[in-house]
Amino acid sequence: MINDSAKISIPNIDNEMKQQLMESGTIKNFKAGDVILQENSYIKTLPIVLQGSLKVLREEEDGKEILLYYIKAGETCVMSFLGGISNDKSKVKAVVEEDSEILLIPIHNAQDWVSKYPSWCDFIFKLYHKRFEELLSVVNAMAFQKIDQRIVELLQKKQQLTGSKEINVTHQQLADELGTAREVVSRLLKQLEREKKIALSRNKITIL
Amino acid sequence: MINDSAKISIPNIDNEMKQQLMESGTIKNFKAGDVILQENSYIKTLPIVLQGSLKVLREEEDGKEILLYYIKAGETCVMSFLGGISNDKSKVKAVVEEDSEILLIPIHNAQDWVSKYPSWCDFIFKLYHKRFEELLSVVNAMAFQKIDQRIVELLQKKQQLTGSKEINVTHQQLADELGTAREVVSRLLKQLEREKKIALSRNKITIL
DNA sequence: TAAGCTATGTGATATTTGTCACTGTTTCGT
DNA sequence: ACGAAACAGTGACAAATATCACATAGCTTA
Repeated sequence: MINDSAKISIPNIDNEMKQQLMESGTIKNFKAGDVILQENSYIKTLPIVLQGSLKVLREEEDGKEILLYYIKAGETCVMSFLGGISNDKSKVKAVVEEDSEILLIPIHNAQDWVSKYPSWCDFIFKLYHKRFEELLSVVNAMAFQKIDQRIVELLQKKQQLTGSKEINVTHQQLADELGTAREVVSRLLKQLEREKKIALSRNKITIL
Repeated sequence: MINDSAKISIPNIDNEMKQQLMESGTIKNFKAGDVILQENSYIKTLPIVLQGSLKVLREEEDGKEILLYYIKAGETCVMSFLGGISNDKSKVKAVVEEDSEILLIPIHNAQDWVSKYPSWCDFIFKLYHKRFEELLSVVNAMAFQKIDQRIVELLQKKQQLTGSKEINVTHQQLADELGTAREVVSRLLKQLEREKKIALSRNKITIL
């Protein structure tokens, strides 16, 4: 049991809290592409990423989507938390970005712990701050940047997330995350290739 | 002093907390148009709106802006709170939307109270949720809606905020809040007038 | 009262992004 | 091995929004 709780590399979470997490939660493995939270579904668990990453998106009825932020190891989905405490359906969709190991905490536990464990409360608060700033960045990019800048920044974000200059992604996936058309992405990537900023191959983009 | 704390119509804030607010804070009156928080300035106080309203915007170096959300009576600016606890400069600008009476709380008090007063912690948390959802709405509108829909929704928001069908606003102000061009707003409003959805006069829009 | 400033409306054009249609290549499944 | 599906690239065109220039009307100030 001690071995297991060592898996939890969350800053500022004390051992007692980690114990609680392990005892209350269930560890599950997911593959890239798995949808672990569907929009408009009720939230039963709070996912804490042990390894890997998730992406959180907003989608419209007609299928259009927009990326909000990524969830890395040591983080959770505050939108799930939000949905849980207001007993509402999820307003976002969470998709596994890289193969992941996730600890699923029953949502009522996550809520109860806020008043019971200061380190948990602090953890949730800090994640709220982080996500809030990330949403501000999304608003900023959409309001003030052209689509070509947004593509470049999205590639940089993916590079940071995986730590690799080789990004496994399709043009369609990038288009989905940016809320634009696949052809727009293909054209802009081709231009970036001409400018020797990236190298393209099928299902893969290499940042130079 | 008891008369004063009665001014604070914040749900779920107990009397002891209200007492603290009144003792620690300073009440000030502001006029519509006053800027009470400039982007890139350090945050010293947390503004709680007693009467009136504020609008919070993001601005770009070249002067372009975008409206994030309104702050009504009984609410505060979580971005100020965020900036205060991370000892950072403000990432937003706050402008008085309607003549307002505001209670200014020293930021260090606001921070200390989170662990000291459960009702304050709850208040801040709930406002975070609210703002988070509002930012999601902004992202949604920008990603999935055309500018004409966004103008209509902005007018509806202003109507809700003031409780009046007569909205005192210029085309330029709407353009600033939406991050678009003044001519675009004038044209769309003119069309809405032709469709008998609004009535236009200088500095005023009446929703029919 | 008149000049100056602000707000609004309009025409024309430019830019950016989106859509449609299609082709070619690569990968996957039977 | 072959056909289907997915992915990528490209041309042409459409739609939405932005920009520029300018005129007119309303309001403020001297």
